[in-house]
Amino acid sequence: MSGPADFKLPAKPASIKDIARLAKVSHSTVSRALHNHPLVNAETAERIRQLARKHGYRPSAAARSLVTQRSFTIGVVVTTISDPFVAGVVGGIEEIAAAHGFSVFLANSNADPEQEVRVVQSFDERRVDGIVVTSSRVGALYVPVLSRRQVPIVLLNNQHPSEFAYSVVIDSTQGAYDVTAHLIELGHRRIAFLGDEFGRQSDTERLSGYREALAQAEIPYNRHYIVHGDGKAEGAITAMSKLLTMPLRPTAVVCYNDMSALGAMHRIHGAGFSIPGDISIVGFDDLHISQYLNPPLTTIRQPMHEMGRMAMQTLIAILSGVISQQNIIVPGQLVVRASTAPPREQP
Amino acid sequence: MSGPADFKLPAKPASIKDIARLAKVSHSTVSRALHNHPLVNAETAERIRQLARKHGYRPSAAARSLVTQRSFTIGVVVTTISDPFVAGVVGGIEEIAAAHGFSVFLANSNADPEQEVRVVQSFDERRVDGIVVTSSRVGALYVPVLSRRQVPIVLLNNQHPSEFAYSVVIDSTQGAYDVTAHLIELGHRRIAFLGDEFGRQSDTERLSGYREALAQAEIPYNRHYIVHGDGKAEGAITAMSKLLTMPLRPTAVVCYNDMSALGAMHRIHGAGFSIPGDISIVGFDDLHISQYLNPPLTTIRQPMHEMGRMAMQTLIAILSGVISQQNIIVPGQLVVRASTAPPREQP
DNA sequence: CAGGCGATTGCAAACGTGTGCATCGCTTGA
DNA sequence: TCAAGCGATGCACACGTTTGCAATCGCCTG
Repeated sequence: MSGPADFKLPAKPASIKDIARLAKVSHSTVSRALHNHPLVNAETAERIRQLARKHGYRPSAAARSLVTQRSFTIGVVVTTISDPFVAGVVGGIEEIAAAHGFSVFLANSNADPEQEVRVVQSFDERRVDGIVVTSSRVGALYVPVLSRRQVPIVLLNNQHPSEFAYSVVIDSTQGAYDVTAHLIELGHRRIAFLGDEFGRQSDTERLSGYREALAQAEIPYNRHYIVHGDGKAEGAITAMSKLLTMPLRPTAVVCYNDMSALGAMHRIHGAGFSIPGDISIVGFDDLHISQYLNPPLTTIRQPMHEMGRMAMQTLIAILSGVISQQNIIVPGQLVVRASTAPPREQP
Repeated sequence: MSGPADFKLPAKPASIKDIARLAKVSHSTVSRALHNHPLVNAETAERIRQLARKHGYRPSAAARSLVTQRSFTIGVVVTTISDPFVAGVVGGIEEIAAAHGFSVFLANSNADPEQEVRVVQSFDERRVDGIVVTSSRVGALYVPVLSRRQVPIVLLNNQHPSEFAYSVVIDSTQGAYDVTAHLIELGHRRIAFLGDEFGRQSDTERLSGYREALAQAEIPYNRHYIVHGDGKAEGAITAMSKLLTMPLRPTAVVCYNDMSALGAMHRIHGAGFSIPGDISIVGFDDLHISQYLNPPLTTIRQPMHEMGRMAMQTLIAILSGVISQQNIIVPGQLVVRASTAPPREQP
């Protein structure tokens, strides 16, 4: 595994002492000059800075963080970076991190708890200043690993945000309510719900938003219209197949997210039905591709990039000692496109 | 920018000396015990390891790399992680890195040279052991920044791989040739090419593969059938519009990549044409979503994940002193789906 | 019984940086 | 003229780890 191999050593970079020798001062003075410390002579400081630049001096983050006890790094653990939603979030995190001088470690967990523990351990050894976890179902898992150091953790769309102090989550219930209400307004009454894996919190929330909208419109809840996928296209295809074989086919399907909607659409087209002619489809996320699908997908926009930014800003606020808002709930926004239309047959 | 703010200090983690005090030995012995060094008494070693585990001791990577001159980190610079191709590659890199005990820094450049320099500087300060650069057009840019330390760089689908010693690239020419030949075989003769931004090397290569296939079939090259997008859906939409207004419309379009194909398909559907009935479309990449599009997209599969793995394996080989193969050319694979069919009218 | 050897362990230096405190030289005011 | 004061700089230690070398100890061997 962790190859202890005999790696060849690279040329050593210039150190602060090298610059000190060249400038004929002590390394302390060099350190101060490079930090624009007021206690060093202006000319000397400038001379030192020139020398440093000329010799391509780059301070060692490791040495610095050893004494300052700050690494200016954060760790981001994701299930898989290949998920477009996750990628968007990570982009937002990285943007804010970079703007504040932080570097980000990225690690995949593949939703494997064992792997997730390893990841956190490595983050711990790297002495990251904070951690962002996206879409994990991890619960108390992290606490024991990080008990000694009080590494702040910000959860993003996590399964059990209540167990932690800081989180950024989409308002799943409201979003699902809005998108379902939109279908009802169009005249649909046989509306199915194609969820994530059974039992996941965000799935439960979206399902309850869906039910709320139905209740509001006094449409009876039909549990046979509830199927579960896996949050990906693959699972949605199987789940959609079940819905298609029902005697009284739904005229609309609320999908857990856009990837599920993509799978559902694929299955529907494969069966020879049209969207939205025969069946209306809605998603959740508004991935970049969703606007270009055929037909373009009606969905709830989840500001992934912005949510990533918020998570990182929260982390920075915590590190600065500011008591930041603890749990941020981001509203989704209904985006109506061509995948929804009134049902063909009258209800 | 880089807030020098007054960050609060976290609780200090246990150090090797703390464990030494508890075990009543010197910290050297602890160090050796934890490395399974044969020169320490077996019982003592076991006792130390137990203590370390009990107190949640986690060695400081910073302190270690300070003396070993190895950080066991690598830097990955991407244009944007939101590009599904890039995300796939990064997933492969991270997988191999993690398996070998490396942590990966991820940084976006947004294709901005200035930003790219900043990224490399930060990687340099972090003393990364190696760097992977994907899809950048960067040329000699990196060399001056990293001149002192000989940090190995592996390029992945880069614009000017020849300037560097190590690279992993897809065989663009062959891929474009294959996919064009496929269209010709179906009977198409009016085949357009919807490229990336003009002048990019991969664009040039794919264009030449396209031309080669045409020449092979003795189909005259029509420069009006060549349009340029931006490698994304947005640019492809504009470029596709031009093709649609031509008096003698092409019956098939070879797109630079799948995202371009997505945009092109969107535009074609928007104009009321059918795919592949009126126009056949092919892409390049085989993104995960491509199989689920309507219609499913014929394309060249680029093993993104595997290519990421190869890049990381190359890096490890370099670091191990093994003279690895310098330039890996990965073959693409034609995947035929429903977006291509014989042209309606006879040629 | 002395010398020596092998098994363990500790000492101390080094990696590169930040920083409190002492020091040094020079100016200034009495 | 001398002491105080001030600006500028260096000394020395700390951060947590690895590692060559010396030291200690017990025991074997000649």
